[in-house]
Amino acid sequence: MDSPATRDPDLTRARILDAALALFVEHGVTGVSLREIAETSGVTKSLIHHHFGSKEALWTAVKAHAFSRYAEEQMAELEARQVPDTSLLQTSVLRYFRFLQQRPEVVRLLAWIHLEADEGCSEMDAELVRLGAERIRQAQQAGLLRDDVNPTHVVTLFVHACSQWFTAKAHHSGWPGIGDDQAYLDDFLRIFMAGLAPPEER
Amino acid sequence: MDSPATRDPDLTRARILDAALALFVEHGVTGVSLREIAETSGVTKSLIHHHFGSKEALWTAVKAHAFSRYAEEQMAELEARQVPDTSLLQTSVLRYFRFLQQRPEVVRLLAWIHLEADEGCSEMDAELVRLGAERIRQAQQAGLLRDDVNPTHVVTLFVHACSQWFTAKAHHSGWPGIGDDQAYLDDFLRIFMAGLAPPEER
DNA sequence: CGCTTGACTGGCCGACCGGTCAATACGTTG
DNA sequence: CAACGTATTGACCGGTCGGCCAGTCAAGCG
Repeated sequence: MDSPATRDPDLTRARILDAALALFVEHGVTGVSLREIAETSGVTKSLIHHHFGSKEALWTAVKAHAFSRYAEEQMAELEARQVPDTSLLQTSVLRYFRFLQQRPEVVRLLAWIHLEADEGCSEMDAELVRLGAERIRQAQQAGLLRDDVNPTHVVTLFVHACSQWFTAKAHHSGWPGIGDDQAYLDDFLRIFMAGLAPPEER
Repeated sequence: MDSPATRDPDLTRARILDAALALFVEHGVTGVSLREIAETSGVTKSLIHHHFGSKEALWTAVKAHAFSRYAEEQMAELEARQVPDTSLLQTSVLRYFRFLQQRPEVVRLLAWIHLEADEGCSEMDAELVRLGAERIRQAQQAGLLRDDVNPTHVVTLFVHACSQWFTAKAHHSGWPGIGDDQAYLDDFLRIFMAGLAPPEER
């Protein structure tokens, strides 16, 4: 609301990015006008053009900014645990689920990006997926997980099961017999972990 | 392209609905103008207002129309098989996957609906989910599936795993090590079916 | 036939869109 | 202090938006 006492282009950029992220993620790029973003962030519409050039460029900047923060947090999460053990996968799923639970804007951002079919964004988390798949592969070689499935598909599946739960939450919350976040997570983990156990344990 | 020789309001409505579905699903409601829909369907913009009242009402009609067709096809699919057996779940997953594979507009329609958080739409497939969950429950009671998981969550999980694969396809097709539709489906089914097997078989 | 109903048209409206531009205010630097 | 670069402003542009309205036209019916 209150504008900064002195000129601060970095803060201005940040305020615009924050407001744009919130609005874009809520209503989609075409559903938001630069005037709304200007009003929300407390700056002039012209100033947005000055700092970002165009609406399209602003959207690109918003995606890059939010995605890089997302990638940083997830990368830190992955690198915190170096040695694969039996509980690593379960813990990773749990943490990713909790992460999405606390950051609904990330869930919606990803959903918009998917609908855009923005192929450039796939490069942004490719490294993340590569790292996750590598952990799965290590666990497979250690005999902790079945080795007849593609590690990348395992990562993909668990990302899908978590993100889609929150993306479609308003939709399937009315389904008969559906449980809350924790109950869904528990059932998913039961099925997922049992399905990934090595053959000799089945 | 060519307009009907005589006046045919039903055909006109259908042409508008078809064009609107294609455009809405591709660019989103706010990304499409009534003028584009009018031009694509070969009618006047005023005629759209005459038949549907407003852009919002047209979108509602498009959703209801497409969704009812989707529900019909899926309901027929479910009711075709009455007796639960060991291969029913696997077959259902496979057919649902193939269904989405051949109807990309359904995938995108669902994705838009999810982003809208239109809770009214959840009623449309609640019956579908209820029926699917009932089949799972029957299989559980017959000892064909583990019974310590919520049947509705099983349905939800397999719907998520299938639909999100196609929704995010453009995004994760660039991920290192990812396979094609069939390879992903195979791996998912391996994990899913093994994870749902009753305890004594593990 | 004349009359009613509703499908259908073209034109128009005010609001709003993204983008541009000249002018201004401020901070930094020489 | 003067000069310069840039953050910032508000007015303005052509174009498009969804919606509205008066009127035309075709079909059904007594």
